[in-house]
Amino acid sequence: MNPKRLDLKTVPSKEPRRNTRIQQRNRELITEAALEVFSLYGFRGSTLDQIAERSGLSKPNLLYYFKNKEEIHRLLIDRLLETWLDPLKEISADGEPVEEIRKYINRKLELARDYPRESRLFANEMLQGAPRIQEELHELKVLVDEKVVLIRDWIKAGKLADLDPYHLFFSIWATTQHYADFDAQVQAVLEEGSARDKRFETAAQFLDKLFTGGLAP
Amino acid sequence: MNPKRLDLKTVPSKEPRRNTRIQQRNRELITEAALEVFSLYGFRGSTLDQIAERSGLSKPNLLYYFKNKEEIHRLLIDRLLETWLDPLKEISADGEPVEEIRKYINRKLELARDYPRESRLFANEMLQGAPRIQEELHELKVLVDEKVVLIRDWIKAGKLADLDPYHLFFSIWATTQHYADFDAQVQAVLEEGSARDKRFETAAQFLDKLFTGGLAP
DNA sequence: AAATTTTTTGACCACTTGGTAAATTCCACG
DNA sequence: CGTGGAATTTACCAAGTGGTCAAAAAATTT
Repeated sequence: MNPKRLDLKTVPSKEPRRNTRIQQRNRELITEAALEVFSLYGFRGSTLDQIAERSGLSKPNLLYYFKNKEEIHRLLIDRLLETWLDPLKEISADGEPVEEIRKYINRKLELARDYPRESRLFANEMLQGAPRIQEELHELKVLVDEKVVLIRDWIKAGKLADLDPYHLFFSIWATTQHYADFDAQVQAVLEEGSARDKRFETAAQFLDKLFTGGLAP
Repeated sequence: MNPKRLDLKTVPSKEPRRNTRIQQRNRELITEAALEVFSLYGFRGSTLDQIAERSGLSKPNLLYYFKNKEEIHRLLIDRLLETWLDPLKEISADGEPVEEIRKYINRKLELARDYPRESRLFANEMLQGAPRIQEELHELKVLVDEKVVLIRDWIKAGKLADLDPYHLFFSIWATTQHYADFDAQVQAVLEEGSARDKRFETAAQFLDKLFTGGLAP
């Protein structure tokens, strides 16, 4: 009843232009700042004011680009998981087993070196019991299950030591991400003014030895 | 000028009695609740109201027992570090090298199993860059340095594989604490209704194999 | 039981927090 | 140029925050 007259000229089409240069730049500024803050303090411990300050934008302006705090966090988490799952997908049934695992370890360690904030963001989420990413964890499980089958085959073929594949993944994740998540501790214990890159170099060599020893059939 | 008359009976001595039964019970209630909350949300993300509710005491009553939020946190951190350092101290120069390390790994894993909240409290602190525990980290470093010397001796004597001792510790900490800190992920990936104890059982066997393989000279 | 001390509460406060609304400024395009 | 939408700011709000204080209620001592 009494529908508003649909004026063909004014009502339709012209959605606000998305992805102007300004949009892109500011969304980038915001996510960059948010990553910094969220990765340190977790979702609850971070405030829009902190993100606003770090990004150089005002708080209301932040909320012009994102509906609310949670939406910013969501975007970061979603991005992160893509990056995180990639190396796992690349484990190939065609490669040499020990070599494939070693390559996986190396890729994961590179991620920890190059994206420590993403690693900490993930860690924060886990510590809180992963309330916001149950769905994504299921996706991870599916992928892991697939690779577990592959590894079991390798073990059966005598090409890998008989290690529980699930816990093998856990230990790889733990050791590599440790260098990002517990950087404060690693630095405090090593202390020598040794450069970050150098530390990761040594870590790579160590992990290689440790896992090669454990993996060889 | 005009000092209040010092009545010898009323003014002196009688400090308020500490450690009444009520004091003990309530301080325990508070630290218990605080551990629960802080281990989930970190210092910034936790609120006195949450702790008050979980402990069953009112917020002003909380602050009757502790000066402020930070003091509660401090107490938890201090307690935790004692427990955490203990197993490291027990690594003995008199034991069989590989066996000593294996025992250390087992003890650490037991801690992760029995005190997951403490582990997460520590992890939260690390993620934030360990602002409140620089001092304690130094204490840790001193202890680690001592054990590093011991391990280097063992390596020189051909009783251990030639692995960087610092990174050996890192990998042990990482793998064991992972089961407490990333429990949400471990559960999601394993999923089988497998009981917690069973998981730790499997983890213990896995870590034993992995490190034995890597450590043998 | 009275006096004293310990414990608990209720009312409050200043500041922070996530978020909104309207007004204003900026900017591309005809 | 001016005009319409995009971007930004200003002013604001309700709820949450860490923390205080004086008074009431319990316990304890005398």
